[in-house]
Amino acid sequence: MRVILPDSSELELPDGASGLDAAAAIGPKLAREAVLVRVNGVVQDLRLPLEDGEPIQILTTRDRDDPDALAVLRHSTAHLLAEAVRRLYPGVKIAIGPPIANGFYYDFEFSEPIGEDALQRIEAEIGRELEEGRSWKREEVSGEAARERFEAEGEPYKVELVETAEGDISLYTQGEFTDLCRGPHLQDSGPIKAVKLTGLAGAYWRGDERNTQLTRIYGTAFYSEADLKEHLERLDEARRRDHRRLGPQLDLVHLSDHAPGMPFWHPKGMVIWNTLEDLRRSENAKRGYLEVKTPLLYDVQTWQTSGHWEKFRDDMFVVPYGEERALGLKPMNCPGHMLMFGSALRSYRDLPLRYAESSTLHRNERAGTLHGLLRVQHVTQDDAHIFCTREQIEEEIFGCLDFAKSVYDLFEMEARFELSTRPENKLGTDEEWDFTEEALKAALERRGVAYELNEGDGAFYGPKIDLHMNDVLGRSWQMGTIQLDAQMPARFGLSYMGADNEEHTPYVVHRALLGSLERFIGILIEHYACAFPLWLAPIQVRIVPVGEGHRKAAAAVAERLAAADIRVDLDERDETVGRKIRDAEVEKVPYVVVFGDRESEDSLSVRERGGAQSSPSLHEFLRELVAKV
RNA sequence: GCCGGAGUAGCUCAGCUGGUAGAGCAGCUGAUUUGUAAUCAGCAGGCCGUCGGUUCGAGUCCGACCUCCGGCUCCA
Repeated sequence: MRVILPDSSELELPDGASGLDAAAAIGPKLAREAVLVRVNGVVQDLRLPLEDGEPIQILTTRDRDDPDALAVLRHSTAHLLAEAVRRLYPGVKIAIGPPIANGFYYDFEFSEPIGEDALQRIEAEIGRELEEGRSWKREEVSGEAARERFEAEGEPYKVELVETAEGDISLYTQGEFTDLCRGPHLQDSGPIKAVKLTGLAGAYWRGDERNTQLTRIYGTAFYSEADLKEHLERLDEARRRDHRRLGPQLDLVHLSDHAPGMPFWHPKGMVIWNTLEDLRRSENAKRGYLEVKTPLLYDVQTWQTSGHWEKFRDDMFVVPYGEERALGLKPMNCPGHMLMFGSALRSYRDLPLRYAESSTLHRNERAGTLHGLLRVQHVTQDDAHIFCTREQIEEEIFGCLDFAKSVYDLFEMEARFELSTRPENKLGTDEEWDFTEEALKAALERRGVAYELNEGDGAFYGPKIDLHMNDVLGRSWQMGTIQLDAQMPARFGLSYMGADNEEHTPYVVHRALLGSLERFIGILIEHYACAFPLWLAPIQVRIVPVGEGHRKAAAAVAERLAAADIRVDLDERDETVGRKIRDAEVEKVPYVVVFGDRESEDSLSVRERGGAQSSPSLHEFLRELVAKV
């Protein structure tokens, strides 16, 4: 048989030859370094047979950045971890242990809880295994045989996995440890050069909090010590960009026990906040949104009408009101907007009607879920609700997508779009969902945005498009959302008079593009590592007088810039120029103007963030600034 | 809510087996009048997260709670 190599040449092999045979046929060195073979894009064990005519690629220890090569290394290391834990903790029950981004984990049920100091012991045990050396052997057995085997071993989780699997089952054995596993795996532990256990966490069996909570051990592995070191350094670097560190450091914002999950915005943070608000307001106006303001507190009955009370009552802040009543602090704006729409007779001529509001929402989040600015209890959304007819849906969704795209482009941000379709416990008919899902899809395709499909993840009232971004440590957060709702208007008894002289229930598009302003600024801080573009920078220009005698002239320059709406400040401290420059760099001020004997309005000394220097006249500098803002 | 960790000066951290709380930076004062990433000296700064317990004695040991960190779950 023949296989096709990456350079398109063909390799003649005996029938039934494996990836390892192919590697050996090419060269002994390749065979020694091989870890995996990719057949027609799918990776498999080196010792499994190849098929005639397939394109193959041998992955080696030198493919240290290849996602598949790393995944197999880590997956095999996860099995070593399980073996080590079983040796150290007899009676432990094992669950699952897959590779993940940047590492792997394995879930266990320990009879006694373990603490973080256990990680060192386990890591040492893995080290011993690596010294002894391990090789993996794959076998295929029937489901029944696998079940009996794991029952005999007292592994209820494995038994459960076997029971829900279909067809034959593959097992991998290394040392004294056999695991149910799809593979692929390394041939032996030789390529595993660096292992580090990175954390301990509780995790529910099958991700369901009604199930037993298992103990998850996280780790990572690399093909070299140097790669591990580089990985740890990258993590350090990422931590330095963390908005929770940079926000307070640059005096933008802080959080405090006095108001958990409710940020204190400092003057410099407010500059960014207000700049975003200005952007929101002007862009909304351009696109036909009407700004409104609705109450913060509503009678609990309102939340019962909207349906939130039933589902989210524990997550709402509620205050008593008189003897009998209670008011719920709004966790979202929609009921307010529904009530506003319903406060008058509406005609189809009024539609689409786009209400925009950015007011404070409060959500009483479960303990343990708060996270810097990315998960807060005081939430401000750039919210809007669009009331429209069935025919207008696609156009309105398109408008939202286009709007979102243009905003994220402005920040040089790439958001991932996800389309979530009908869930199991949906309201409305299948025909209805066919129509609305198609409308969203059509809008996505027309706007030309790539999107992932999230089947069954829609809201109970309609499909939605979510925008996601990652934080500096790679965690994914939902930013904007565009949701189609065919239920809430009916719950609030809303209607409009159609051209047919009949009453109709409007559709509503709920949409927030930045999402939560708090979260957006958190992501923004990390995105720019606080080196904001000029138009967002809290301080745009800092004037540094060289000596005492230059303060007056420097102040005059500052005044001229301020008069042109440039955010400028003057560093009058009794410090050296070098020190003031350094502080401005640390604060990420975009421009520093040093003013001393050598400068005049005809020739300033301008230093850009990073060090580039130039000597424009005040007039030229101002023109440049205004153009960039 | 759950699992594992942590809370010491404004910030970053040290403080061993229980015995009077420490550094650097920032701050303040003074000297210096500065030329593109840290001038020098002095001073001040603490309910050791909160509450309770053990002890002659608790930052240190134990318990509860609060907040934060890494995860799980949840996220209208």
